[in-house]
Amino acid sequence: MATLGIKDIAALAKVSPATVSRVFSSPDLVSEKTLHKVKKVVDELGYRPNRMGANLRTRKSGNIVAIIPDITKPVNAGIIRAIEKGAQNAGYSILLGDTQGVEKMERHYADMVTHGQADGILLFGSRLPFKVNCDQPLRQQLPPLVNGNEGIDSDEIVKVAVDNVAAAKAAVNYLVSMGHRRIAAITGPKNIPSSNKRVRGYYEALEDAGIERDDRLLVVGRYDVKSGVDCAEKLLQINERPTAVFCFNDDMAIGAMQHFQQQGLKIPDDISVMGFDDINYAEYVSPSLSTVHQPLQEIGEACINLLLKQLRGEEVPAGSRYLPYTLMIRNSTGVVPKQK
Amino acid sequence: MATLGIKDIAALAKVSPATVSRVFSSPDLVSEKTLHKVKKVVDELGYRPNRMGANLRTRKSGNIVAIIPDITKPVNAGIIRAIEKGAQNAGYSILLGDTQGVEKMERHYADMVTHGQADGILLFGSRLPFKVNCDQPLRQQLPPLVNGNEGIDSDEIVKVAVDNVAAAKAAVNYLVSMGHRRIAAITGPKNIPSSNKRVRGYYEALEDAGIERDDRLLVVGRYDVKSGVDCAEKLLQINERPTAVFCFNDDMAIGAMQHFQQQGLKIPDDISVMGFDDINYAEYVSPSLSTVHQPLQEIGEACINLLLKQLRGEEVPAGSRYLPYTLMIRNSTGVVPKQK
DNA sequence: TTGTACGCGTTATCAA
DNA sequence: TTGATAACGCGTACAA
Repeated sequence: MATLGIKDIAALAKVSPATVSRVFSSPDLVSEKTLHKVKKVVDELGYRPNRMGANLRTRKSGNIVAIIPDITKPVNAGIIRAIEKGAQNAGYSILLGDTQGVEKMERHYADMVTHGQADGILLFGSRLPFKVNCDQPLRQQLPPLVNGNEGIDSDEIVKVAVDNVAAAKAAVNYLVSMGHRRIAAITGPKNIPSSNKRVRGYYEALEDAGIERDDRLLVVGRYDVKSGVDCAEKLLQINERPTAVFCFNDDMAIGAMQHFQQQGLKIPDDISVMGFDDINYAEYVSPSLSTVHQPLQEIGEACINLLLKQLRGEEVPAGSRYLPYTLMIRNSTGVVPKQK
Repeated sequence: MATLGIKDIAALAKVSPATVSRVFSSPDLVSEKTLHKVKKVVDELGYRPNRMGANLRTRKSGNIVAIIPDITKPVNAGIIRAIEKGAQNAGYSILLGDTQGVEKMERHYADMVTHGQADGILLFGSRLPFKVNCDQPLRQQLPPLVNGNEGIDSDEIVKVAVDNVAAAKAAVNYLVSMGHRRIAAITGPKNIPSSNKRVRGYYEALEDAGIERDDRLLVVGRYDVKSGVDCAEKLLQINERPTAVFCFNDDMAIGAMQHFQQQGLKIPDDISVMGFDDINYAEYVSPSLSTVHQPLQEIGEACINLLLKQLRGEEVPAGSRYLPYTLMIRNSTGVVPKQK
């Protein structure tokens, strides 16, 4: 079928191409009569307007590219889902940019904006995939962009996340309230701002409780289950073993729990484990995992709404928007074991 | 910056727009000298070709839309990831279509092809989001399309999946080999072909073992953790309680395990639980979950490759491509408990 | 309310 | 190897 275009319809309906266009984009401007006339022809031939023509003309692609380090992480998947819904409601589609942490791919997807394939960027990575000119204010060099989960360390960017400092502090405060004083942390990779903020919260809580830092109790993980196992192993080698471990995400907490249990420790009787994220499965591991809940849907919605605002040309001030976290206390945490 | 186009570059480099175009799309046809000359201007001005113009002209969007019921399911996320990688290598981008099972959204995303926003469809839903004309062969009415995970029940479609009948049969055979004869199944929703095939495998295995069917042992779930809990509850109400439960996905298996344990049953001493999918967390629940491994990456790769073939215009015969499953035997299954 | 005419940025065709 | 020119399918001033 030789693709039929707006002017074929126009000819058959005996109107001008402009009128056919109006039937689709602003039907209010067309009289009832011609509206029906055109629609009839459209239905008969099964004509569908070609968006590329329109996009070229309007200089909008109708796409938003979501740059995500790893779509298989439940946290990211949950956020993406909300984002897509919001995008669709506004007539936008989501181009998926799972970068697997590779900078080259981040660049590739970011370039879609400069190539006109996308109108804005939702960025969940931890670096800015642009060449930035330091002489100019950053904001002016960027396309419409929102950074989720505080990946980027800059004040000139629109960001959405939970308050990672406060959330981590609350988690550790809770452990302190259960009597723990040897509290370890399994962190994310070193250069990730969100992880660094959680470290800060961890330290602040310790300080508030008058607990001295012990560097051996802070071990660096990679946010996956396996590294939770590895880090747990390291922690057990310390002479004065921790009585509680705060993991910076649930995956590592699950790995840590498994290792502790394999070593014969009872959770939470011998050691408490706390996670971060509250993924679906946190409730269903044994024992069920105490963790910090992140409102994924709300985060996603906030991200897409802030981006849509920018795409509409509204001013959106830079800086972080904080959404409320919730401490989920389940069965992997308890009071500090009695001293032997 | 008033967007600069190919002819601005052409003017500044003192060549024709056509030559500039060739520099990007077929540099071989351009002499070294003019190549450098053009590239220099391009670099100086930071010109990036606008894909929409090209797309309009070539009548290709360079996009593939992936229609997925639920991106937050680890199985889907794993497949998507592989798909995107393959797409990117071939110069395509993935438009994400998380439909949340809503037919209207499936249609919306399917329409992107007719609107020229996408060139092909990867479909993981369980129905065809098109109006089909029964008078004509189905295949001719469809755009380039691959159906993953045997969602659709038609021979005229290109499909990729594990052999669900054989996989389910193997799982049940294994349970039989451990001495179980009261083997329950927690299935997926009734109208999903992949679930129905697993039911068939379940029945075939029972038959081969000379075990009579007991309809009370087949309960219908919804593929989420909660429904695993619900179904497990139902199974415990049966007088002659099953000694093994084969769940059609890991989420339901995790829910079922939790319920059994809360009821004081030991797994696998009192009851064996088997899952399907082998999601990341299967290994880390307690006890670790025996399950049927699906090769997500391979499935994703096969899907995208078969679609790319179609997009290149090659003939791709309809029908299912089966990829190998693997029985993962962990600690949630064991020998049948002794009769009291 | 409708039609005319042009342009969005690129590629394809042909001729030079 | 390069250039001139005509599409691709649509939106939108502007005029009618």
